[in-house]
Amino acid sequence: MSGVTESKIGELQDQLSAYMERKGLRSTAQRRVVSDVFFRTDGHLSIDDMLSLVRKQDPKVGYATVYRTMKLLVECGLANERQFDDTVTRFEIAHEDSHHDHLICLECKRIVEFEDDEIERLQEHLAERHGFKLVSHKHELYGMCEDCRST
Amino acid sequence: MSGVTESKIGELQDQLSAYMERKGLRSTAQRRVVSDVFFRTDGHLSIDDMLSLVRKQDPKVGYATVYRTMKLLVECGLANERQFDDTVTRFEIAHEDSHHDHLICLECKRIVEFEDDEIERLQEHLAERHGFKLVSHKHELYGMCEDCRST
DNA sequence: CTCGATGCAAATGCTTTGCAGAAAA
DNA sequence: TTTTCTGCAAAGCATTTGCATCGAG
Repeated sequence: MSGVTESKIGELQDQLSAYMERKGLRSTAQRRVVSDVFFRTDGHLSIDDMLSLVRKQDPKVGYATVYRTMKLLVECGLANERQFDDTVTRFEIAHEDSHHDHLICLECKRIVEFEDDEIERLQEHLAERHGFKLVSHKHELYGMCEDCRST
Repeated sequence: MSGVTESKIGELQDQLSAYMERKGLRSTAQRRVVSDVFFRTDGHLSIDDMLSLVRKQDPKVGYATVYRTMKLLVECGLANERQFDDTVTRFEIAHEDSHHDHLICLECKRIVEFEDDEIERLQEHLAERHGFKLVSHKHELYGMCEDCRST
């Protein structure tokens, strides 16, 4: 369910607590469930994905709370918001160190993360050549994965 | 207003006519205005941008018609739909030959188009290495342009 | 005359917000 | 007790759709 270790989860929860304390925000049962589900689940979750996982632990949690909690996680830098070709926003754990891009199967919607230093270097140069100071980027490759092509 | 020559516009209009004929679609005043405005205007237009330009020529044209006509232009391959970081969909003329990506200034929203064969080649390899057959991609660089940094 | 196209308004889908009651601090 | 949170339902937005009417062929 998660490629994140137990100690990494503790670390993320500590970062969140520290942020909430700094901002005078309260620790509630709902925020604990939402952030726990998010930290423990791999992949690129939509609000609906999150909500159904959260409701397994507490069936009364509402949409708005999930939206508000995810927004909080984005603000404190623990989650990244992504818009792929569909209409919904998806969230992934933010890895402070290395950033990655995505390879998406148009058929089965599988998402593979990648990182390519050479491409990063080239886009940095390219921006520079146009007089831009690069702040961020979005690089998404859409195609058909092996499994989907062979069936 | 446009970097597209008069003969190029004629060519685009012919392609559209051919497509409509093939599909048994009708040539209407509204479709002529919308496509004409689109072909003659450079840049990355939202539906609202289009609508206000179109209404200068015919004030009674409705939102839905612009949406429907732009959808038609996308279907026949003459327009490309783009989602940058804002909430609205933008359209640009599709250049059948070479495809390009975008460099966007976060401050002034200026959009510069670029093309980089080396990056294209690398992403092709990358997809292959993951067992994907590449269909399309999206590559957007966000930063600060020269003018915005110097003021 | 016949369908496809239009314009309006209503419907949609995702996301945000206002508010009264619930629960942290 | 005070102030923030929650859940609900309502509001917002961009986009799509249903439908009566219009107009191209």
